[in-house]
This record gives sequence, C-alpha cells and structure tokens, in this order.
Amino acid sequence: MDDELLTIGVFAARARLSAKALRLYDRLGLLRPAQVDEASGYRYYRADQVERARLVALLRQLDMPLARVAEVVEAPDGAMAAERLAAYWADVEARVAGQRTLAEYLRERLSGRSSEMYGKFEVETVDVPERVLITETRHVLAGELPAWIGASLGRLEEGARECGGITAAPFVVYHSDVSMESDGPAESCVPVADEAAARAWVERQGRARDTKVRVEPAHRLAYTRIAKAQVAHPQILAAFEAVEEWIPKQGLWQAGPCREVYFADWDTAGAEDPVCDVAFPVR
Amino acid sequence: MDDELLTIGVFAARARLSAKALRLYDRLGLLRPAQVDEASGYRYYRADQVERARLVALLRQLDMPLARVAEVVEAPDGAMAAERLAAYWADVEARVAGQRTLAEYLRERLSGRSSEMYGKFEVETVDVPERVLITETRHVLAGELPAWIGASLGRLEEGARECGGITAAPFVVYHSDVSMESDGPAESCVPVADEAAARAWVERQGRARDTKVRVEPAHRLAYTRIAKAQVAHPQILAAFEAVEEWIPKQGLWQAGPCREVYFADWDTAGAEDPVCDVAFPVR
DNA sequence: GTTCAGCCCTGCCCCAGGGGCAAGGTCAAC
DNA sequence: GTTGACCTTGCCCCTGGGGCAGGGCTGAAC
Repeated sequence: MDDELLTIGVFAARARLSAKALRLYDRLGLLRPAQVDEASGYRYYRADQVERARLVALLRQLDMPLARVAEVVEAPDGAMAAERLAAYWADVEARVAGQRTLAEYLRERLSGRSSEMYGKFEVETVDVPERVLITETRHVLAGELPAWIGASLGRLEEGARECGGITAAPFVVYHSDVSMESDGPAESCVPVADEAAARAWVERQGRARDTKVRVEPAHRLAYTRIAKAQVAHPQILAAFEAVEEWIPKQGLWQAGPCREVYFADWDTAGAEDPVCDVAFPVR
Repeated sequence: MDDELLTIGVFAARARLSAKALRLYDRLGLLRPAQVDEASGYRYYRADQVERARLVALLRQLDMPLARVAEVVEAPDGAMAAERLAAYWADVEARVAGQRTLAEYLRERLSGRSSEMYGKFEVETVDVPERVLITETRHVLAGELPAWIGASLGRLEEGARECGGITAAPFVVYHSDVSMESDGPAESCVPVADEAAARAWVERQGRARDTKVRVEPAHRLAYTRIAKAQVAHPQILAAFEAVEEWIPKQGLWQAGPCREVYFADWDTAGAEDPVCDVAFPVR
C-alpha cells in the first residue's frame, strides 16, 4: 500500500508543495525521494512520505527557515518537535511585539503629534571633563539590552572598586543603531579614578568580554532628563529625537554617538523618578 | 546650517543605516543624495535629510518592503503616511494571527494528540452520480476565503434558478493548497438540472469572473461531517487529515482534489450544527 | 512500431535587501 | 608628497523559491 511510488508531480500535489520546492528540499537533504532512477534522474516518493512533506509545507507557512524546519521534522519525537516549534514561534512573537510597539509609536509620530511630543523634553548642555573609563563592548539586540546593561554595569561597578572608585555616573554609548533589532555595538562605561589600576584590572579580566580602558577627552553633552518609565523602547526614541532636533537649532553639531547616562540608583527609583539622561556629545 | 553636506559615511552613522543601504536607496530613488560629484561619484547628503533617512530605517525595522516604505515617506502629509503605515501593520497582524493559530494547531498535533483528534472524525463514503455544475474559479487567499465562498455560492445559487434549479448541495473544490496563504485556485460549484440552460446562463455572465459549466462524472466520496464551528482554519485541517489518513487504510486511493460540501443553510445553523462535509474523491 | 503529449531533468537568470570583498579613485592632514 | 581613511563600482553570496530553455522519458493511442 505504502510502497507504491509517486512521481514528483503527483507527490507535489498531494503534499501541496511545488515540484521546484521538492527538488530544493531534496538537495538540502530535508526531504529525500525514496528512490531516484539513476539513468533518468527521475525522483520517486513513497506515499507515506506525504505526511512529512505536508508538515514541511505547514511549517513553511509560518515562514520558518528551512534550517529550523529541518530541526522540527527531524526531532527524535513529537514532544521535541513541538518544543522546537514553540521556541521558533516564541521568537516570532517577541519580534512582532517589538515591531508592534514601534509601529504604534511611528503612527502617532506621523500623525503630527511629534511637535507636542518634543515639547515635553527640556534639553540642556553640560561640560564633562576628561575622564578615565572602564568599558565593556558588545553587539546586543534591543530585547537583551536591558539585561545586558544591568549585568555589564554591575560588573564594571564592581571592578571600579579596584580602580580608585566610581567618579561619575555610569553610561552606555550606542555606536550604531539605538533601536529594536539593533546589533550595533553598545559600550557600557564606568568613570574611575585610577587609570593605572584600571589598566591592571582590565588585564586581569582576560579577553572573554570586550573589556577596555579608555580615556574620554573633555566634551560637552546636550541631554534631556527622563524618568524610569520612559527608559524603554520605543518611548525613549522620542527623547533621542528631541535632543537631536534641539542640537542644530542651537547652532551646535553632533560630535559623537548617543548615550544614556544612569545617574540614579535604578532599583530604588520609582517609575516617575528621573533616572537617566539621554545625551549627545556636541560641539 | 542645514546646507552643510555630509559624506555617505557620516550620514549613514547619523541615520543609523549602512552606506550600502544608502547606495541602494539612492538607486531606487527612495533617498537621493542632495548632490553627487560628477567626477568622483561621491554622494553628499544634506543634514536635514537625516530625518527622512531615519524614518526609512525605522520602517525597515518593521520589515516593511522598500516599495511600501516609499509610499509612506512620500505621502503628501503625515496623516496619509500614518494611514499607510497602519494599513501595512494591519496586514502584518492579520498574517501573524493566521500563523499563530496554525502554530498552535501544529504544536498540539506534534505533541502527540493527533490520534485522539483523528478519532473524533467518523469517515464514510457516498456514491455521487454524474452531475452538471456551474462553477466559479478564483485564486484566493485563505483570509478572503470565507467571504469569497459566500459571495460566489450566492451568485451561483442565484444563477441556478435559471438553470433548472439546484439539484444537490453546493461545494467548493480546492485544486491546490487548502491552507493559509494559499493562492491555489478554489472552485465553487453548484449542481444544476438543465445543462443547456446552464451553458446559456454562463454565456451571459461574460468573462469577468471565471464562470464555467462542467459535467462532473459519477464518483465516490470519502467524507466526514463537521459542525459550523469547525469550518475555519486551522481546525478544519484536522478534518481533512482525518479523511486523508482514513482513505489508504480502507484500501482506497485519492482520486482528485479535496472539497467542502455545504449541505445546510449556513446563516441559520448554530455553531454546533453539522453544516459541511469535508470530502475527497476516492477509487 | 511510431508518434505525440505530458511529464521530468538540469541549468540559468530573477526577486528583495542587503553583506562582504576587491580593485581602484579621492580627500585631508601632516 | 605621503599616508591612511574614506569613497566608488562591480561582483558573488544568502533564502526560498518562480520561470523558462533545451533536452530526455514515458505511456497510451494509432
């Protein structure tokens, strides 16, 4: 019954896939024909391969990449397969949730409320002297950003005790895209007192994390102060944009990548307490 | 102030896009540099182009295709732009909602509950005599399917009155993929009494819709009866699969594309009333 | 036996939306 | 003048196929 062989066209119709797709899946090893005629190259499939093929078709309807489809259909048992599917779908939902928030934010902004929104931010400048920093740099996605900032600044603050102590508020520099899906490098920084001790401490850290000592020259920052509740995507984008809009209006230029300065204790702050300056170096 | 020109690298950093992407957007006309040096080919952007570029970058984070990005950034005003963004996002949410349901269904099925699920369907066969059909064929996505079935069968039932009347339950044949995102052609069919009248009626319909007369030869159907609440993706897939699993077990073969036979009045049926047979021609 | 339609094969080019690299031209500071 | 950073175009790569060309296979009718 199940040992009758189907040509690729018949099999494709039953599996609701195209013959072209089946040839691709054959080449990738995802769905091998039961038999291939050596002379003609004709592919023949067993009828009981339809089930697997149809599962592939359904998974592809979730836009699951073929590599992950392979992980699902080759799972040792149904429970594992279900788990891998669930993991993929959780990824999708996480991504879409981020995009949803961004879409809502953009919709509001495009509707013309941007001027009102910018009006809510008061921007000022401050001069920052030359400082010695210990830093950690990593490519990180927006979803993991809060966790990474917490962990990274925690490690650096800990290390700062061996470097003469913290001399100013820790901050995070975004060397590339600030927003969702970003993997532009982020650099968390803690100003410390003792450069020599800092270099020695960094040496001891090894290369596992990208830990460095950096001397940041004196500069001026344009910043706006925001509350804990605003430190999240995409609300925080409005703050960044408010500062960016403000800078040229004052006859200034951006002189470097943006940063978030955390001057308050995060854990003890309430949602409406100011905890963070969104800042750009300016000239 | 805004007439200072930025090189592509500086502009890319400010807009949080790659230089490569900017060259692509230039070529596509989405984001033209303010000036291009004829001799060197160097692109120079005005500082006030950053805003548009950054909007493009944010829209791309929604995975919006560049063609739709262009529609948004070139909208005559913010309200239109917001509307187009909202339309795109609604498309995404609709697609994801369908995928979400499919993912949930697949997760349950992979977890091993499939045998229980199939157990719920009782499959039988019925012999169908040769019949004259008037039909409408269209490529239709799963999302529009219910609406199209309703409208299409409505038109055909109306036309059937001029063709000697309806002689059996209307049905829809799926010549390709049954599931979400399908655009495989679907054919809605109404059996009628008078072939000559049917041909004349179809002639009068013109070519706007793909309306035809077809004589379906006598055949046997394997079917399972389902309630109104089950006639929706992806629950209905389980019914299709139950029948497909059943067929080879009886020593039968599928002899054609699957179909849904609507034997009850849809509007007056309750959610638990049987309204539809999910059927495959068998030999 | 022959023919012919309908399958099937491989191989090539195409799409989006870029990434990455090579070879070479430019620009600015020193 | 030199150097190094930056810019240019062009080519190949990715995914998941669609579409077409040119040629081989197969089965059923004649």
